[in-house]
Amino acid sequence: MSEGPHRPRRGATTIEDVARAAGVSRQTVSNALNAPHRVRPETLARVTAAIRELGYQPDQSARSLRSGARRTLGYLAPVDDPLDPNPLMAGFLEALVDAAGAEGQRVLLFRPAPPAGDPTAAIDELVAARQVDGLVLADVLARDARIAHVARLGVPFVSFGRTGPGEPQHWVDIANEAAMAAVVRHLAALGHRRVGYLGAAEELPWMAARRAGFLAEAHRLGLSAVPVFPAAPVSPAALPGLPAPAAGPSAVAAVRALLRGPDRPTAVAAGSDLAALDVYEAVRAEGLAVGLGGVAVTGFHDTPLCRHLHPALTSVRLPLRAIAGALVGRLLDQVRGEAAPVAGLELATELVVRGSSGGPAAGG
Amino acid sequence: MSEGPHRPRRGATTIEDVARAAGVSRQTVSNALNAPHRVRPETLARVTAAIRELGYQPDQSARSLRSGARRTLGYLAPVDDPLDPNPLMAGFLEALVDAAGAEGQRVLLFRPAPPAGDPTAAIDELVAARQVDGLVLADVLARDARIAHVARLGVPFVSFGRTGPGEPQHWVDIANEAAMAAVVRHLAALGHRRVGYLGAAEELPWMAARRAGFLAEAHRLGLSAVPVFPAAPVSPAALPGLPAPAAGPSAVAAVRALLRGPDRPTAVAAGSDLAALDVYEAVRAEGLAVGLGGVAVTGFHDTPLCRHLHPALTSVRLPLRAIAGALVGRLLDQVRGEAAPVAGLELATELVVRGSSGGPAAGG
DNA sequence: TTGTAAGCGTTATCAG
DNA sequence: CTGATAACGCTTACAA
Repeated sequence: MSEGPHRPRRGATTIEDVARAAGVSRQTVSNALNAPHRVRPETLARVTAAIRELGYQPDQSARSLRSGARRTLGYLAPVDDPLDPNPLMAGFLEALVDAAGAEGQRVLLFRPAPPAGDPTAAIDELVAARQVDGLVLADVLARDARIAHVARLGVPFVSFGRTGPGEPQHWVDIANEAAMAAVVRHLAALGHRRVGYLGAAEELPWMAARRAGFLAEAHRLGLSAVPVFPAAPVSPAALPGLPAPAAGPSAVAAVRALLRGPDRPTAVAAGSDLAALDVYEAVRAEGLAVGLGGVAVTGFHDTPLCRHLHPALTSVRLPLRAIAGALVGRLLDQVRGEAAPVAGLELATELVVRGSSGGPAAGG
Repeated sequence: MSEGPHRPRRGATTIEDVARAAGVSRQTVSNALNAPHRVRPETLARVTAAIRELGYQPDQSARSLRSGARRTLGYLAPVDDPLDPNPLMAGFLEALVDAAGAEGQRVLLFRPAPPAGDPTAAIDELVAARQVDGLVLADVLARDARIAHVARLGVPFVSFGRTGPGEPQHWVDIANEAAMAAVVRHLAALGHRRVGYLGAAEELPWMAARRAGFLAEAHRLGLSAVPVFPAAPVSPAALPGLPAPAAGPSAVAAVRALLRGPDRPTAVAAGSDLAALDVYEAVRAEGLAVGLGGVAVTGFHDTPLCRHLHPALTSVRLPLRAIAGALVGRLLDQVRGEAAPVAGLELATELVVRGSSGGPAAGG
């Protein structure tokens, strides 16, 4: 049984085998694969048959070495944050792999070597070893060190999350302000005139944008809006990498105070689904109800959690497949030598109305 | 600006450049990298300096082509299930990438091509293209088609989740029964004599194991135990790929009925953190409180959600880093030609006690 | 210990 | 449209 080190498919079918089986040269097989139009139809058919027959698939290493194309995109996984876990990582990654796969690309996951890993070092390694054609970055901050680094390296890249004005605009992002504005309009349409907002980790650009969008739209509609920031502000120095702690028990206290105040809001929007949990608790602790006849509550991200709350939580759904598709498309444009994106792309979100804001009380 | 297709680092520094810079042959550079002990110390130092100086890193494609080792492990992402999202995917993946990285391996993510993708086809593609040295499978079911397939292919593999008795035992798993037994003992130690259990997707092996572990330990301790299965049983035919729907509104109804019954349990364990949410709701709907002085509740997985509940949810924490480490270790053993694992490995979980079961009521 | 030669499987170039 | 030849960058033999 012991057959020595299990070298990957040593002796697997090669292009030569196919050529022999089809009675052509290996070059013709290569052409059949990479430039079918250059091969006579009947020859092509014969080669294709042989390929299927033998289950042949080109060795990606050989192909990469020769052509230079790795057919692989690197995804730099965001740093852990136990307190405010990236709720989109799972769903986003799946969408990214699918979008890449549709373009014949694979996704290579990588992260800084722990502990206290330096993302730029991890990027350097991957690029120097020529393992990927381009990079996908996520959770991009303002003046993000990773962006500066990959831009200087000249590697094709895109980011999920916008970059600053002076930086390359290779980003795709959701319209955070517009999303929260839609939430406010939804609440206003239900008759709410006094609305509260529970933020979380306000230092993160997307969280700041949500708060701003909320306040702006509330102001525009003439609503009375009160934002609440329970988390102690974090110094910018602490930013690189680690997002700040999100809401928690103190968030509940803050919302409770808000609900006891003189202008008790009849609706509270939260910057994330987890933060909405704190709103639920605060509302109940004050002897009020969430939803119809009580305080309306909304979240952000439309995580699976929303359906399991009672009442189910109204939330903002991210167009993950569209985001992933746009990222991959823009990245491959660069890989193929077309011009780098000159402007970022902002995608619309979708408001999913459920019982917590007066929608149907019972979930599907 | 237009410099043609951005071929990955074409013209990057090669082993030849290093050799020239260090005044040795390229073979010596290769030795310095792959077998340092075969190079004279002073030569080694000179080569190492040149390597650092030039930022040289071997081209992974060339290396793979020549040596056969891809230095890459494939991770087959579990299929989506919006109703019961795999709550460990994010944290597990991070641990897996770290564990692989510690062994000099990268992780390539792949999934069946949508729609209705066939996992075995996806595996075939990856293996035929020789892109990975081995495979990591997750969410393994009994008599899983993927296991049979990779076993027949002869590709090194491991699975997170145990395989059936007749199958290769290349698995690492958590001790689900023992975990739930620990939960029961915890509840018993707090004085609970009547305990309930809310399951979810009982057709999944790990869910079935949790239920069994709960019932067995309750019986052993002489407790009165009542399991509740709100979800309609799903026919085995529906299994391949898609797990069954988890709890939901009907779960709440079921638990409420349990709490209204003649032998009202004073504690309810849930098979997942999301299911525990339904228990919270049921307890409150019955006018009872969760935690001290009310009904004790526990979850499973220790997702970030636990800390955001009020009271915080007691839950079972998975040793994700140990799992990932064991998986990578066993996989690489096979890749290196050592014997395939002859028995699965069961890892212990950790019970994290919080307010929902009488622990400290306030979170950190 | 170091240098030389060969070849991994593929694609690009250039003759037929 | 097809077939021979070279080269991608590296590592494994073998010779010096």
